[in-house]
Amino acid sequence: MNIGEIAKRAGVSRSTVSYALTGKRPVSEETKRRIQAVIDELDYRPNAAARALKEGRTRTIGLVIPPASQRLTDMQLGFVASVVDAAARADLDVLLSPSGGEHDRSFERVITGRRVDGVILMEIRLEDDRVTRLLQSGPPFVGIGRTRRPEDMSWVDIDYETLIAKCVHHLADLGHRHLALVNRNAELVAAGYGPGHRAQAGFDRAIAERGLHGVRVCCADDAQAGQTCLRQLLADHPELTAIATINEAAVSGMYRALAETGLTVPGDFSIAGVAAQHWAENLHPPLTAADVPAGEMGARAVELLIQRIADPATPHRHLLLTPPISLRGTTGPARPRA
Amino acid sequence: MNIGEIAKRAGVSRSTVSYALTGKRPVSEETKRRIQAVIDELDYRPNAAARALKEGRTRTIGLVIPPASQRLTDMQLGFVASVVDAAARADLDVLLSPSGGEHDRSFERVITGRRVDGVILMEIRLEDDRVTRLLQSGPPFVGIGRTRRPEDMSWVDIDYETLIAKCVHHLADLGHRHLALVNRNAELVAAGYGPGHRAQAGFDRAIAERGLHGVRVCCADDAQAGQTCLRQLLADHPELTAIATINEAAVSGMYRALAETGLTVPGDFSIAGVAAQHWAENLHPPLTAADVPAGEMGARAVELLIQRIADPATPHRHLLLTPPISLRGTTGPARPRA
DNA sequence: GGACCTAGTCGAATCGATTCGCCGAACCGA
DNA sequence: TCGGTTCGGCGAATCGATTCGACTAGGTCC
Repeated sequence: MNIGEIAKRAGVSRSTVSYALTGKRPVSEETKRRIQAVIDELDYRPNAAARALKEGRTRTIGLVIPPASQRLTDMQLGFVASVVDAAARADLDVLLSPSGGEHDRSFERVITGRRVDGVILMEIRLEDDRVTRLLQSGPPFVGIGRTRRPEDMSWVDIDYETLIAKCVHHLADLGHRHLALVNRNAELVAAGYGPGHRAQAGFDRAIAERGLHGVRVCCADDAQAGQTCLRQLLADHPELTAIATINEAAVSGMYRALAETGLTVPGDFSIAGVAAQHWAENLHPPLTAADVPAGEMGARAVELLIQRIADPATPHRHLLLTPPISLRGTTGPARPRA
Repeated sequence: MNIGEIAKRAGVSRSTVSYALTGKRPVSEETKRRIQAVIDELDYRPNAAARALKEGRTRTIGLVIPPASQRLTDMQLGFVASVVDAAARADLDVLLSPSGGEHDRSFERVITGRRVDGVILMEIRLEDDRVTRLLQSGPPFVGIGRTRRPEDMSWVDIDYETLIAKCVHHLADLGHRHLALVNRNAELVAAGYGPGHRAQAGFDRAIAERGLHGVRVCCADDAQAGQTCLRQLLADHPELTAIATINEAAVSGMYRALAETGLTVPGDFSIAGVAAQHWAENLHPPLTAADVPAGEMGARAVELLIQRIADPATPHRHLLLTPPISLRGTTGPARPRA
């Protein structure tokens, strides 16, 4: 069922059918009705490939996610969901590509051969090959996260540095003097994962400003790891009374480690962090945290990308979010540990 | 940079370039080298739309997920991850489409206009419009889950009915006489969500076979809801000593409700269910459950789909999985409640 | 009444690949 | 030497849409 068939049955030319469908030139009401009738009868839909070929755009965006082998955090899942949602709202399709690991072919396929009009990149490193690749020859793109040289690209990001510093200040205000930062998994941080490094910087800065003592550790992104990690930490540093963290997936495990050590939250021990709102609220007790508005970020990323696609020459735009810290149930006045 | 440009610079015809690339006709080594040199220099990649138009296939599959507004369960996330992974391995791209709610346009766009070679459908209802739509006029598809009339389509599914029955038998063997089934959220079940209904059927059957007493409730898919739901259930039915469930997201909340009521698991109360292995293991205590092999299911679904695409006339294939129940920490001998 | 616009339509070119038919040269066996 | 193959390559048709130029009929303006 191609446009020619429709044209023949409606007794008009192919161009007239096209104009009737797109409205780019006037077509008489009578003709439109005849064409529409045939279309309805045959359940005709224009061929996407043919249209893409002629128009030079695909009405599709690529979403590059961390490798599928690695489980998505709740926050990342929030990004994906909101990107898909916002794209659907703008009548755009989303092509998913796991990148990293063995999936570079997939990434290459997606950004290559004009398969997509633009790309949204998640989990960006300070030095990121994919960004380099896209800048050098690729479709317009927007990052959720930014590299070390952030002027060269458009992005939406969370100000982890400031947020973690705020957490430290909040804990310091409550009298805590010995804090630990629980980061994401070591490989990620070692690979130059931006939030990991910026959180460290913010932690160090705030610790220094307030004259506190700080410890930094990495921890794999799951509850199990959170438990063993914090168990070790409590043993090694009996003076600790509070933790700042960006590792939402590990928090419930940390709760367990505290419970098994006989420490109550927030009575004996405080935790503050950065996490997806939904996640922070569903923990038990609910986590005092800067609520990452994952839903909004995905939507804004799509917005920026649509602008870039419409006019690639437009200057880059940056959105650095610093959501306020929601005080929930996990921070309280310091009480020295036995 | 189209194929004509390459041909000109290599001093050959466009068809020769094409044959050199695909190997569908012999091309001399010398010519191949010249062509490849030009391609490398210009970083040429064939235009996906043009190729799709001529070949009549897109090397892309559609993945229809539940609406983005609704959070994915860990199991669903496992399906998505493994489908994406398996597709990437087969050099297929994945087009994501949220369906249901207000996103029917997205679904329609994806299955229409030859945008994809095939579709994988998640979260299938007993009576499912999308299945009807695809059967009537749409690309080949495979379900993760099945409808009431499962012979008409290819699918991969979990045998919830048998598995929940097994859970009940296991609990009955331990001496439990009063059991509850905690189902997924009420809207989903009311809408005819297959696993929800089949779990009920299996529960009822096993309860009857063993002459037990059973209660069935629905519960929203999050920890918060699990907590309030079980709290209510314990109050209304003081005789209950065990639960069977397919609502993995609610389990951690159920633990909290039990703890606040002063019941220990598995000392005072037992829970058995069906859940993604990763999730069951990461709960605390780890859940005794039939481990849904989400990773395998996604991969098998892709396999089936690839076969269907290659030969749509091939008879439908069905994969009904009944993974064994892994005994972890949440079931023990019945002890009557005060 | 001629110049000029507008609505409505058609035909043909175009996007960038694949693929079919054909052709010349070389080679082989009888 | 002739018919038949194979190799290597070319040219043109094709996939299914969009879009530009051109044309007709009718209306407006001076």
